[in-house]
Amino acid sequence: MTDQNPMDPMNKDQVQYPVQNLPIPVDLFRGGELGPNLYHTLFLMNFQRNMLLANLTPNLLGFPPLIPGFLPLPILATPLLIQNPSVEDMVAPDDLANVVHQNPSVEDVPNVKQASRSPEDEEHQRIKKPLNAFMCFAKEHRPKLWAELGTSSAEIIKILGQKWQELSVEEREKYVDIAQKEREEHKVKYSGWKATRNYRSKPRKRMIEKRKPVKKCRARFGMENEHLWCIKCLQKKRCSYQESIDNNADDKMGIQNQKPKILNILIQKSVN
DNA sequence: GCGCCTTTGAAGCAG
DNA sequence: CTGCTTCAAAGGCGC
Repeated sequence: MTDQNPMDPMNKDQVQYPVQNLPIPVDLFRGGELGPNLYHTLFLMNFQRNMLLANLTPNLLGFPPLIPGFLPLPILATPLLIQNPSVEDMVAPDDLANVVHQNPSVEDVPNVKQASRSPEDEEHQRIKKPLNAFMCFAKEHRPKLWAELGTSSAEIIKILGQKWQELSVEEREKYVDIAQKEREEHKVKYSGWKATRNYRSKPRKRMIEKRKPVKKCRARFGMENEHLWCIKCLQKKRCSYQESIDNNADDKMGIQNQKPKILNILIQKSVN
């Protein structure tokens, strides 16, 4: 690299760009028209990419190119450069992230932990679920909380859960909108994809342990013991045993004493 | 290397 | 229709 290299971040003629305080050679802003933010963003993305590239292969960043025919990416990607960039012309980090998100490359498609997958399913199984509103909120606030508290992720998400509950409807709306947009884009982008494609073949042990006892007579007594079902279950409505358990949460009698009322059964049988 | 922790909400399946 | 389960995110921890 030479001292005249306009791509040299150590060049004196440069400005401090607000986004991540990246030093941008001021030469690159001269002589062009006022470009839209997108070009600016592309410029930044490519500049950052080239900076990374330079760490690996410094010669590639040289200008004029050391390899004949090679042009540094920022020149190719920014046909329009602004003359005097103002704060209004800058792209906020959030917008930058959005632009990256809108243009995912193959590398951006994440992998899903999956023990076995058939080749035909692979493409679908790599696609992750879109984030819900709370996850969008957590993603935005987690880094700050992490920096402040430095506690475990489980603790941080607990705090975020509390903060989420404290948010007003208006405050939540922002994240609900983001999540909805993501869901819609996801649907369009990956039509036919289902969240169940990412499910493990075997249920998790923790979930099995957490599973609540069966709540309906059909499951509790079986099809062959229909005479033991409560009237609500016979009518395919909400199980009355469970309703009484829910209504008497402190009742220590337990499920064993929640017997069906034979009268109800007789009434039901006579109706049928 | 994998599962768990911990939260909320969406999605999908079973009953 | 209701209830239940899984998984999105994060990173440390235990097995």
